[in-house]
Formats: sequence, C-alpha cells, structure tokens
Amino acid sequence: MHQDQPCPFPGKRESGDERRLAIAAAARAIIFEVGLEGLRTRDIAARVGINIATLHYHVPTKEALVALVADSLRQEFKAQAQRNTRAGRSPLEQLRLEFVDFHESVHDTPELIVVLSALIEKGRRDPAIGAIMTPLYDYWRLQFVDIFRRGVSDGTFRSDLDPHAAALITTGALSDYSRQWTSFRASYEQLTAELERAFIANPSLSKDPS
Amino acid sequence: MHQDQPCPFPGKRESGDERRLAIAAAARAIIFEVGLEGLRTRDIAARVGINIATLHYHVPTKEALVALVADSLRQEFKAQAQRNTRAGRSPLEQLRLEFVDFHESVHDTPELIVVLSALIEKGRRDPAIGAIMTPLYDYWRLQFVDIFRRGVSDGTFRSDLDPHAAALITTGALSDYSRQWTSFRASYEQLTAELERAFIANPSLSKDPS
DNA sequence: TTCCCAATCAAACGATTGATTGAGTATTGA
DNA sequence: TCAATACTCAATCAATCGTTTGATTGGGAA
Repeated sequence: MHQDQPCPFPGKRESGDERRLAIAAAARAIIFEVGLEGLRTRDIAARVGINIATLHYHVPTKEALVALVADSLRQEFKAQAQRNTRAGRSPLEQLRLEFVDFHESVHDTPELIVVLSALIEKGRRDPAIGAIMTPLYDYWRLQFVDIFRRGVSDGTFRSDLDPHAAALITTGALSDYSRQWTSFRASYEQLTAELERAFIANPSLSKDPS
Repeated sequence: MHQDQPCPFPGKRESGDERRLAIAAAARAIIFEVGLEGLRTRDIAARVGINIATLHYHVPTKEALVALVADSLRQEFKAQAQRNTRAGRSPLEQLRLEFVDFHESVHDTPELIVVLSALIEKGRRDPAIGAIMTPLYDYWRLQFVDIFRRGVSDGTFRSDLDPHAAALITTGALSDYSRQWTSFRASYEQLTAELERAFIANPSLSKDPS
C-alpha cells in the first residue's frame, strides 16, 4: 500500500501531534476509498508507515480514531472559515463567495465532503460523533442563514424569503451535488445560478418586463 | 434479538421468495440502526429467525445481500411510482403531490431514505450497487425535471428556470432534510413553501406590487 | 412406499479483526 | 552520566467475521 512520506527527516521521529495528524489524514483517505465499513486500523497504520501498536499508542481505540477524524474535519472547516473574512461585502457577493469556496473545496479535496457525509450519518447513531459533526454542519448552514437574512433586509433577496429554509435548500443542494456530481446533467454553474435566481428579489421591478 | 413473525404457519417452511423478502427487510432495519459498517450476516439471520447457513442458502454472499437490499429499494420505489398516476394534474399540483409523497414516505418508513443514502454512497465505490442506485436516484430527480419543464411551458414557473438545476436543488434539499431533520430549525412545510416560492413565476405581474 | 429436492440446522473452518504485551530505542532534562 | 519519558515494533491474543460442511427435515411426485 502507498505511504506518503511519513517523515521529512528519515530516522527522525515525528512528534505526537504530527503522527496524529498523519493518522487522521490516512484514515480520511481510506474512508473516502472504501467507506467507514472498510476502515481497518491495520490499513491506516500501513499507510502512515507505522506499526499497528504504534497506532494504538497515539490513538487508543478505533472509536477514538473516528472521533479524531471528525475533529480533524472540524478544525479544517474552522480554519477555512477564519481564512477569508466576508466583512464589508454585500450579501450577494458573500453568497457567491460561499459558492466559490465550496467548489474549490470539492475540487481540491474531494474526499472532504464524502467523509463529512459519512461521519454526519454516523453521528446520527453515535452521540460522540454527532456532538462534533452536527454543530459543524449547523455552522455551515448558519452562514447562509446570516447571508439571506441580511440580503432580505437590504432588498437583495425576496422579501418573503425564509432565511432558514433557504439556507437548508442551499446546503442541501450543494452537498447533494458534491456527493453525486458524476450523474448530474447540470453543471455547478447552472446549479449556483439557479440558486441565485431562486432567492434574489424580483428583477422585473427594475428591469424591462417582457 | 427481536424476530418479527417468521412464518404465519408455525412448522411450515417459507418459500424462497418470502425468505429473501424477509432477509432484505431485516437487513434494511439493521442498516438503519447501525449502518453498513455494523451489518453482520449473523444478526440478519437472527432477526429473520433462521440459521446462518440458511441465510447463505438463500443469499450466497454478503455482497449479494447488499445488492438484494438495493434491489428491494428499487422495487419499492417502482411500486410507489406506479401507485399514484399524476395524469391530468397541473405542474404545481404535481409538485405538491411529490412533496406530500416524500413526507409520507419519510414519516411511514424513516429507514427508507437513510438506507437509500447509505447505498447510494456505497454505489459510488461499488459498481454493482451503483448500477442499481444511480438510476433509481436519477429517476426521482427526473420526475421533478419533467414537472419543472412543463411548469415553465405553461407559465407556472419562472421562464428563466433551469429544470435540471431546479430538480437537483429540490431533491438535494428534500434528501438532506430527511437525513438531518432533527437539527433543523425549519419545518418541512417551511422548506416546501420556500421551494415553491423559489420556482414559481413572479406574482407581482398579477398582484399589487408594494 | 420410495425417491427427490428445496429448505433447514448444528458445528466448525480459516481468515481477519481491534487490541495487548513486553522488550526494546531514541530524546530530554537534571 | 543517568534516569525518566516518549515512542516504536515484533509477536501475539481473544473475539468475531463471512463462509462452508455434512447431515437432517418434510412435502410432493413417481
């Protein structure tokens, strides 16, 4: 099995944090490839390039390992959220920024949304995972709630728009698209364009009604 | 483990088809409870009330068993589609019928959409499962494509509406809702109402613009 | 009755699973 | 220099996994 450079300095050990990071990354890749039902501790250890006992030294149980993956996702989303501030931008600009960010995220790390979905589903049954994943998904949706709420106030979006429902529609459409884009006959651009048209205020008041 | 009346006539054996049906139902229930990663052939056998060897007599491998579950979903959706014909109804009526049908389906058999999602995700890696699940999900979405297309023609929906994109948004929002409805602050009625407002033609042409 | 065969089961097989043991080796601070 | 700490691994464990074997049951056809 492939092993992505376990250590930049051969012979030198990685620190505990680096190991845990590498373990989480390997676990993610495997979940992406064979799903949670195909996740084996031995495969993770092999991919990181360490012994199975070493894996258990850093992450005591498989349960803790899945929680580690969940937390690594949380940290990654948190970092992404802090990277680009949306201050001073109009609601429509912010919405389009979210669309672009999501597309880049799916393009750069396609495993991300797949693993996210798998863990959200697992969080439905496992409270420990749910405690991490549910707030994470909620946070993403609340970003849209905020955008829509302010867009309604300034007249960008329809006055009868329900921010919570609209946010739910948006995140649902985006995540569904990224899960299944292979079989869709609509491009991402078509999807986001339709989402915009679905929510923006009626343009016929300022445009020529045909 | 619980066992739901394996045979109406105690002592009499079930036919092969009945057994396979019961096996599929048991497997579905287990997938709903513990996910694909928790699915064990022994647990299925125990729930049906048969020996593990008998299970393998009817369904040779675990792989074939998952395929059986996928096919049982396909048959169920097919039956549902044929049950209620939408002939002679307006596009908006048909859209609302789809909303009601979906809500009833989620309410009556909440396991359905969960197992469906799990198998669609598995179908992303397993061609045998994908061959069953992808057309199934596509068919559902195409129902909406048809509704939107005809709704655009007769002026019910926006003239600039993209039927494929709108269908993708609709199915994505519905499936996402049913997967996560516990943490949403919007009700199903709010969701479907917002979906309608997102797609129907601008009412300001016939209503008083404030 | 006799034979056939779908259906069933108790028991076990070989492999794999997550996890542990105990003996190490490198690193660090005193 | 030395002991404590952090880390690693070969070897192994008990449990569980999907699957198989070989025998048995019972109803219908010949």
